[in-house]
Amino acid sequence: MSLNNATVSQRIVIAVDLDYFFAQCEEVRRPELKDKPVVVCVYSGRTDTSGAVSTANYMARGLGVKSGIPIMTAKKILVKHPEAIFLPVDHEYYDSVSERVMQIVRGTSPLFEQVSIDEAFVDVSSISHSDFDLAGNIAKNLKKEILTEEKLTCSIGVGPNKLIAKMGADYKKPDGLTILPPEKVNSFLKDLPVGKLIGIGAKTEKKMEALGIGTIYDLSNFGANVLAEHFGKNLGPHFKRIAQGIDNDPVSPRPIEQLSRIITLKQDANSFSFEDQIRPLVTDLSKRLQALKLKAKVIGIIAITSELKTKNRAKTLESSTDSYDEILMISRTLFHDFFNSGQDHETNRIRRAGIRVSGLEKTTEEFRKEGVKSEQQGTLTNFLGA
DNA sequence: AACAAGGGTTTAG
DNA sequence: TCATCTAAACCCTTGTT
Repeated sequence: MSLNNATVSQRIVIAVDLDYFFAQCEEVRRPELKDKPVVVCVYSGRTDTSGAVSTANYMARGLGVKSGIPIMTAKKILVKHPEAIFLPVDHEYYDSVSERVMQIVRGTSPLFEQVSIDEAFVDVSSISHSDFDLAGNIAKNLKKEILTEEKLTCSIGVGPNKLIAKMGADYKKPDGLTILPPEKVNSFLKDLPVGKLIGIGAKTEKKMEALGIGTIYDLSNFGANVLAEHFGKNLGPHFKRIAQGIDNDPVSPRPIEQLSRIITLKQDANSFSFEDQIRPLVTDLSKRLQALKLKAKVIGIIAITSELKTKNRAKTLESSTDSYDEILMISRTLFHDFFNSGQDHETNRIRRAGIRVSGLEKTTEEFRKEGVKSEQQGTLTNFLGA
């Protein structure tokens, strides 16, 4: 057993973050794009320029084009750069590239967790013998392999946990490598603004500023109970821990918790007049559920109003489903109720509409056996209770 | 007190 | 002036056991 060891083995995690992923994928298949601003866009289809920027390459970023801004704004910024390239997102292509890259990353060690299409963690404690120099070499080799196999650069952070590894990966990009052994963590964190911590965004940063918290060091010294008052009993203490560089979250794959699809409507609506537009979403969700061998216990709708406020309605089912017909029926009812439940009809026009399924349960053989067991138990309980 | 259900907010990429 | 899409984690309220 590891109890023989005098000291508990030092954990080492690497975070891999593919640089400006969608735009870099486009550069890979069209190398002539490399010396031009490249802007990958999600077109909503309302007008020929409506939509938002998904990702831009570093040349476009240098000129002020950031993720999330309206496409029209990006066009204005780049008006003096007629060589700039605007492309629609091509998810199928990025998925296929991502799949191959993730296969390479997984090759480092099976202690692997993919966080998104372009990010993953690997726990290299064992294969590096808890040696940060060795872990740094593993990271270098991984960067080299991703570059030679797929012509892609990435940024990597090496740290004692996922939080520090991720912050290391963010620290220098693109094509960065930041190694943060435990003895360097405090000086690395100390003077950074709290907003640099993973999980602290604009809103939280503002609230913290009002409390006199500016740097991560300020936060690490702040009273946990006061933080709990302002941010909640879990989140408050969590913020204090991450400010101290503490993160015990293991590198381990997460089960899928929810699936959703949302679209921008052709025009704003104040009644359920857009069933034609949501049917394809339901088709997609039911197919994905079936492909994943999952069924959903909860069906929900998402409505984003003309004022861009998000509204949700959901129904928990008696028994879980992956059926197109059932998901469509429930969605129809939820949308009808949404529009008919006495809102001030004028403010309740919606711009975007979507479907979400959650409460996902496996439908594999062994799980079905478990399910039957607990169902029988439930029946017995009901019988005894009655 | 513990838990489920439903809805909102924030974050991240 | 224009404002995408997907997913997770957490918060709060209400109602039940």
